[in-house]
Amino acid sequence: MAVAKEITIYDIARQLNISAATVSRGLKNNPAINKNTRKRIAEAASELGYRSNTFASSLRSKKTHTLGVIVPRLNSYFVASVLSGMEDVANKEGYNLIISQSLENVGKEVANAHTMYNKRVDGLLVSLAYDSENIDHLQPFFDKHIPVVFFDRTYPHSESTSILIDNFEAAYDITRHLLNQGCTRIMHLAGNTLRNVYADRLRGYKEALRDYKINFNEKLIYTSKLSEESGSEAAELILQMKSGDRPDGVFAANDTAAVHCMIRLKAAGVRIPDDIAFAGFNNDPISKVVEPNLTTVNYSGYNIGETAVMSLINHLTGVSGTKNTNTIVLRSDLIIRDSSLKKKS
Amino acid sequence: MAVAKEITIYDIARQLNISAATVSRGLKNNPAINKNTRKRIAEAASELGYRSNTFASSLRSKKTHTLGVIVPRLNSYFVASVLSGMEDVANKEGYNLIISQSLENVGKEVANAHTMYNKRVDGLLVSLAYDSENIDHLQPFFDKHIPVVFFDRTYPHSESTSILIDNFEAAYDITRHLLNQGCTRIMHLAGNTLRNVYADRLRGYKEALRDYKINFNEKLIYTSKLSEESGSEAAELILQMKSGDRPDGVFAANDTAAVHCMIRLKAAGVRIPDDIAFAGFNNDPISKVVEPNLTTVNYSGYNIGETAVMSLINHLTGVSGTKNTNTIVLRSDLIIRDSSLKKKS
DNA sequence: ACCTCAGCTGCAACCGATTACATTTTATTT
DNA sequence: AAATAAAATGTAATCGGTTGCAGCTGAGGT
Repeated sequence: MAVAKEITIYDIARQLNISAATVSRGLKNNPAINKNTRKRIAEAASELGYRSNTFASSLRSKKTHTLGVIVPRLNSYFVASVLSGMEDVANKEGYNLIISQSLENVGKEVANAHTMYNKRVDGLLVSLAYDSENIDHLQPFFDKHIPVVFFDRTYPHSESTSILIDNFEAAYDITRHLLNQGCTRIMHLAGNTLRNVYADRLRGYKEALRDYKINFNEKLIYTSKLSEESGSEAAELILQMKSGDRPDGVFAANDTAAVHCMIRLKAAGVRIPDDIAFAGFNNDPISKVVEPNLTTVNYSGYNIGETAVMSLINHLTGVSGTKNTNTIVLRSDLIIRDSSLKKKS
Repeated sequence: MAVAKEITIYDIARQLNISAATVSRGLKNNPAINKNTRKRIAEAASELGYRSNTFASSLRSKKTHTLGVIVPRLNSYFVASVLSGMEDVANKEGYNLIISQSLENVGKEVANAHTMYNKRVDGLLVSLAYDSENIDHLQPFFDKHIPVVFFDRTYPHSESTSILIDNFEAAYDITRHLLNQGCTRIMHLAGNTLRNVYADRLRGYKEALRDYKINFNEKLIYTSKLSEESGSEAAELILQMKSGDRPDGVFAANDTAAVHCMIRLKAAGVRIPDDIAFAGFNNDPISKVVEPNLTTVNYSGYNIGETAVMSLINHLTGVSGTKNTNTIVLRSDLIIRDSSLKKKS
C-alpha cells in the first residue's frame, strides 16, 4: 500500500547532475538556460513522472492562478451557461475556478467573498445576489488591488469591469414589439430594482410606453423574485382584476415568471396571445416548450462567461489597454415567437 | 497605491511576544495551548487582519482541501443541482471545489483528470462522459490512494464509492405504469449503454415488458444522445412508421428527449396520451411546462451532490465505516402526470 | 597573451506554516 | 519543601520551488 514518493526538482537535478535552480528555470523554458539542457530537463521530468508543486510555487511567487466566482445560484440554465464559458477559457489559460453561490442571499454573498479573499484568488468574478445593497464586502479586494469583474448583475464601480448586455434596449425593443402587436395595457413582471438588470428592463419598458404615448400605470407593475411561484401569483392577480382592468400583454423580466404566469392563466381559460400577449427574457429552454412558444430576449451566457474571464485574465497579465475598460456590452436579440403574435402574418 | 503587507503568524507572534509555533497552534485551537493565550492570538489575528496562507500550509501539510469535480456538462439542470449540493457541503466543511466539464468527450475528460491530478486535489468526484469506455485515466488517483467517488454516471470499481439511484427499478416502475395504462407497444429512447444509467433504464424497461409477457422488439429502441434534436428525430422516425407499427407509448431515458419528441409529434397531429403516452426521466423543469405535463422520475440532484461530497470527506477524514462503502443508493419517485394517463381517473 | 563580455549555471536565501522534540512553567502529591 | 506529573510554550528543521547575485567558461577583439 505504499505510495510512491513525489518527484521534486531536486530529484531531477540529482539525476542530471545539475542544480535545482537550473531545473526550475528549465521547466519554465527560461531562455537563459541552454536549449539542450532544457530538453534534457523536460525529458527527465516526464520520465520520472514529475508534477510541479503548486503550493511551493504559489508560496514563493504569490500568484495562485485561481479565480473566484460568486453567482446567485448554480441551478439555473443561464448561470450554468456562464460557468461553462468561464471554465473553458480559464482552463485554456491555466487558471482554476473556485465557484460559490450566494443563494440570492446577501449574508451568504458576504461570507463567500470572505472565503474567496482568504483563498487569495488572483481575481474575482461576481454576479450580485437579489438584494445586495452595496459592495462593501468587496472592499478588501479593491484595497489589495485584486481585480473584480462583474457580470450580468453588475454594480457601478470605477475600478471594475462589467460584462453585460444592454438590458434597457432589449426591454425597450420587446415592449415596443408588444405595443406594435396592439397591446395597450402591458403588465411588467419586474425584479428587484436594486439590480441593474431589472432596473434597466423596467426603464426600457417605461421608455417604450412613453414613446407610444401610453401612461405608465403603477398597478401594472408586479415586483417579485421572478420564481415559478411569483409567476403563478402574478397570474392570480390578473385573474382577480375586473376584465376592463386586465392587461392585454405581459412583459416578464425573466422566462420562468413569464412561463408560469402563462400556464396558470391558460388553465383559467385565458387565450394567449389573443387575450394576453406574452414576452419574457433569457431564452431559457422552457421558452421553447411552453405553448405558445414564448417571445423572449436571447443572449449567450456562455459568451458572457468567456468574456468575463478573458477580461479578468487580461487585467492580471497586464495586456495593454484593458486597465481602462469599464464596461463590455454584448449582443442580445429579440426572439419573436407565437406568445406575442396577435397579428398573424 | 502601495498594498499593505500581508500579516503572517510571525507578526502575531512578535506582537504578543510568543513564538510562531504557539500562534500556529493557537489559530487552529490546539488544546495544548492555554485557553487565554488562544483568545489573545485570535484577537491579535483579527485585529491585524491576518489571513492564513493556504500555500504555506498545503506545502507543509500536503493537504489541499480541494476536491475536483468532473461533470459531463455544466449547463444542465440536473448537473447544476448536483453542484449546488456539492458546493453547500464542501463549503461547510472547509473544502473547495475545482469544477470542470468533459463536454461528453472522453478526450476532454482525460485532460481534466490530468489537470485535477496535477492540482493535487484531495479527492475526486466524477460523473462520466457519454462515451468513456474505461477509467484508465483515473489510475493515477488509485495509485496514489486519492479517493474517487462516482455519482450518477458511475463505473464499477472496487475501491471507489458510487452515489446513484436505482435506475433499473425506476425504469421498471415507469414502464409498468405505461403498461398499466394499456400500452402494448412501448418505444424506448435509450442512451449509450456504456453508461450504467442508460443500461439500467433499458434493463428495467425490458424486464417490465417480460413480466407483462410482451416480446421485446429491437425496432422500438432508438439509441441516441438524448438531446433536443434526438427527441425530434425519434419523432420523425415514429411518424414514418406505418400506423400499425407505431408505438402507443414512449419511455425516454431523459426528459429533454421526451419533451422534444412530444412537441414534434404534437405538431404532426398526434394526440398525447391518447395516441401515444409519454414518460421521461429526471423531472427537469421543462417536464412541468410541456403539455400535457410529462410523467417522469424525480430524484434530487442536490441530494446526490451533498451525499457524494459528504462521503468523500468522510473518506478523507477517516470516519469509521466509510472505507468499505461501495454504493449508496438514493431515493427516486415516479411522478405521474397527464402525458401518460390514458385512463382518466 | 590579455581583456571583455555574452551565455550558462550554481549558491543560498527566501516564501509562511507545520510539527517532532525539547524545554520551561505550573500544579499536584508526598 | 522536594519530587513528580501535567500543562504550556519554544526550537529548529522542513515542505518544494523561485530568484537576485555571483561565478565560470570560452569566443572574439586588440
